[in-house]
Formats: sequence, C-alpha cells, structure tokens
Amino acid sequence: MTKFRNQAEVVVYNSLSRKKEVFIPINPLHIGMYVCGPTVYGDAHLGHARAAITFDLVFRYFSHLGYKVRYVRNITDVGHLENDADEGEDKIAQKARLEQIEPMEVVQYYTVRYHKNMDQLNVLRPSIEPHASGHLIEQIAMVEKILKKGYAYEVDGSVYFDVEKYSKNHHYGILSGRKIEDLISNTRKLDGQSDKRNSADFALWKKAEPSHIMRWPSPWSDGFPGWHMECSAMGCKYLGEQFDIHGGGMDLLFPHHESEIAQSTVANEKSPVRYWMHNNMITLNGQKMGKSLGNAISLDNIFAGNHPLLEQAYSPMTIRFFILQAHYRSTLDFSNEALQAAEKGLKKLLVASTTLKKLKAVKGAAAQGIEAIAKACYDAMNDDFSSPVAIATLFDAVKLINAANDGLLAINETDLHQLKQLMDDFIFHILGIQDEEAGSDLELVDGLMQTIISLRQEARVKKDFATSDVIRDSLGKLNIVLKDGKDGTSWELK
RNA sequence: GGUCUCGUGGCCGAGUGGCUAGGCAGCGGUCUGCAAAACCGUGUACAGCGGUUCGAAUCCGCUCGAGACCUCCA
Repeated sequence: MTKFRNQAEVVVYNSLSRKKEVFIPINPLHIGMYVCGPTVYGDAHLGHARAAITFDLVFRYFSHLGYKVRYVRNITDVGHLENDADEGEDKIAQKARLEQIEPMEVVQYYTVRYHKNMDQLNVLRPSIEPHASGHLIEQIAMVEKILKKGYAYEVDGSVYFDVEKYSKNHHYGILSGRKIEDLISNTRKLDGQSDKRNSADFALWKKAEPSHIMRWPSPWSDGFPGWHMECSAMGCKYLGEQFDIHGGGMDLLFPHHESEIAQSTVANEKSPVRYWMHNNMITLNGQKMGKSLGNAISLDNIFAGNHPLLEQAYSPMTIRFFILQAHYRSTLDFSNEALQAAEKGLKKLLVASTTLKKLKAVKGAAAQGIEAIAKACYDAMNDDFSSPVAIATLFDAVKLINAANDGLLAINETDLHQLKQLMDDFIFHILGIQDEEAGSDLELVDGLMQTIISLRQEARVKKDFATSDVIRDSLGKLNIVLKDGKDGTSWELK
C-alpha cells in the first residue's frame, strides 16, 4: 500500500486551464488550500455538504499521501449583499433586522449550527477558519493597495474596482471564460443610481447607509468591505501571495473568484492561485438546489426526515456516501431512490469491513489480487479525486472479503493484512466514512447477544423453532438481525 | 440573447477509440428448519441523424432535450 502512496502523482482538474494538470505544490510536501465557506445567515443544506465533503476529501487524501496541508475555510459574516451586487442589503444584517437581534448573534447561531452539521458528516475542521469581520484591517489595507496602484476609484465614500482599466493589460474573465466586451454589454442595467463607472465594476468598499448596522471606520467612510475582498485578504494573510489550491462551488466561479483573481493580481502583482477547483451543484428534479431558489433542503431536515420531499430520514453517513459516489465535478440529482440505494450500498461496505476484522488467515494461500485493488484505488484518487471509481473498486474488495468469509477463498496472513490496511485507509481515513452503528458499549451488547444466540441455538438443536423464531422476531423489533450461517449465527443492526 | 456543460440499461452513476465499471432494484440457482445475509449465474445501455475510422458511448458536424453562469447562492 505504502508503495502506491509514495508513487502517487495527483492530477487535478484546474478550472483556470479547463484541463487536468499534474499537481505540483509550490513548496514540496506543503500544500496551501483555501475554500470558500458559508455565509452564515441560514442553515446548511445539501449544497454546503457537497462543497465541504469535496474539499474534505481533498484535504484527507493529500494528508494521507503525507503532505502537510494548511486548509483555510472562511466564515462569511459581513459584506455579502442580498440582491444586486452593490445595492442590496447585507444578508447577515437583514436577518438580524428581521429577528431583532445583533448581527453577530446571527453569525454565532448559524456558525454553531454549521459546525454541528459538518461534525455529523465527519468533515474535518479546517486548519484555520477565519471570519471576514475579524479581518477588516487586512481588507482595508488591500483596498488601499489597489487604489494606490490606480485600479480602483472612490465615489462618495465607496471604492470600486476598475474592471475596464484592469482589462487593458489583464484578462478579466480568464477563469470564467468571459470576454470583457460581453460582460459590459450583457450586464443588466441596474435600477436606481449606481456610483460605478461601469456595470462590470465591483465594490471593494461600500459606504454604509445611516440605517446600516454593520459598519466599520475606513479612510473612505464608515462602511463595510465588498464581498470578494475577504477571500483575497485572508487567503493572502494565511497562505501567502500565491498558494496552491482555491476551492468552492461552481456558482462562485463568476463573479466571486474572477474578481478575487483581479484584485489579488493588482495588489500583489501575481496570480493568487495555482489550481482552482470547483465542485458542481446538487440538483433537485434537475434544477439547482439553492437558497435563493427556495428549494434547498437543510441537512437537519434530511437527518430528521421532516421535509415533504423526503420518504424517510437519511443519516449523515448516507449523505456523505451518496455525495462521494458521484464525481465532484458532475451534477448530482437528489432523489429518495438514489439515497436509499446509497444507504444500502454503504451498509454492505461497512458490514464487509466488520466481517474483515473477524476473518482468519489461511496458511500459504496465494495472493488474491489485493495489490491490484489497492493500486486501482490509488489510481482513482490520483485521477482528480475520483471517489466513485475508488468506491466501485472497494466493492471488489468486499467481494473478496465475503467470499473468504464463506470459505470460498483462502486468504493468507499477508493478504489479510493488506486488505485490512486498504479498507481502513480508504473507507475511514480517505473517504471519511464513520461506522454509525459502532457504539462504545458494543462489546457489552455483543456479549449479551452471544448469550441470546446460544440459548436460541439450543432451541434450534431441539427443533423448537417456535422458540427460536420468537427470539429472532423480538430481536427484529429492536432492529437486530440474526443471520444463521454454516459456522453459527451472527448478528447485526438493521 | 451571450458563454459553457451535460444527455449511458428500471433508478443512481463511472468510462474519451477496440478489452466485465460499480451500487440499488429484478430474474434463476446454491446455502438455510424457514428467513436474512452471502455466493454463483443473468441485461443486444450509451438522446437522434450524418461523418471520420478496420473499429465509436468515446472524435467531428447537425438536430432535439436538460441544466449552469451572465444578480445573491456551495
């Protein structure tokens, strides 16, 4: 296994080049990764889960390969406007006004809930989780830098990035594949007055209206930073002027990430990011699931099963497995049928993993292609984090395990060791699956179960099937399934 | 309207020129007191029409359909 791990050459699809590229970090053995986190004004939904799980997979895999990864994922708690990019109300402030609480109460409330959901999904906490509101100084400094270089202008206390000027010697649209002329001609004319010289320009700093509760002093006005500023400022602060990976949902590609590139390129005179990675959307009946579309199902709803579209509750690990069974760059359509299939598939995988622990090695038997399976798993992950292919390959290992358990296949000590290593590495460490059934008092329960099973076995030997069936049925009501096999009876939770 | 992506068997979902993806469901069998699980076997899938090629789901063109971005959204 180690040998595949060491040989690994990871290929990453770079949104910037629209091609797969061999991943080479700026500093050997160290990786800097920045991912756009949530704007904390509402509960996390499936889309948040997908983004978090996608980059959790990247984080886990690179860590597994031996890289030291500094993973920064921000919390947006200021500057994210509700409607038109520069005229709407701040999302946090709006929520605070509606609920008559402090904006920071909104932030705290939803941040805590976000963390809870991510923990449930077994998403590892990032190395640094900076808040936009905690980095006003850095953001203001960056705006000043851009102003000084002449790529921004101030109007009535607000500062805007001059996209037209930037386009003269840079390519605004390099990431999203847009042309500046199209952007200028296609951007919708906003109602009301705009201080911007050009509709494609975006705000670096906004002056706060008197009614606006979230405000900070700056050289230009009491106000707040533009949405794109935070990621540029915080990414630079914690990962440097240029870092390896920047991730986020595809919907952030334009204008958010495009603008980040423009700002940082001007401020630091270099492109901020080597590899841009974007996860695709989750769809519901073929349509994107999104907060603004009102069709987003919250994770709490899914875990509890209380939403009109849900036929049942789905556990966090089912959701995680469901998401990992699709490649991160494909859209993934939500349906009860698909989730139920994922639930069953996951169970099969986990049962096999438990079976594996009890498996006994047979002396001298030949290798059973375990190396090939391990190699295929690493190949899949090295190919732009293809978790669906890795999972498919793990099911090949499941076949081996079950066959060995049924005595149809002999596995020797070396094979067994390799197989255990493979399953453990991939299922639990790389894919980040947890066995939800495995409780701390499992040993006690198993002891009790062995007693019950032996009593029932006595009945069965006496052909007292009435008694044995009563035992099985009543355990069934507790969601415990008994399985009578050749070598005795085993049990598992439904 | 502009830019881009996608269309794979009952469902989900891999696969970029020739070799079984995989999961779920179904069917037949083995095992079992009966079940469950597991195992074995089982599917003329690649939106349509043309073209390139010895050979295409895979490359090219067109048609149809779906979606994303161009406003906030993971």
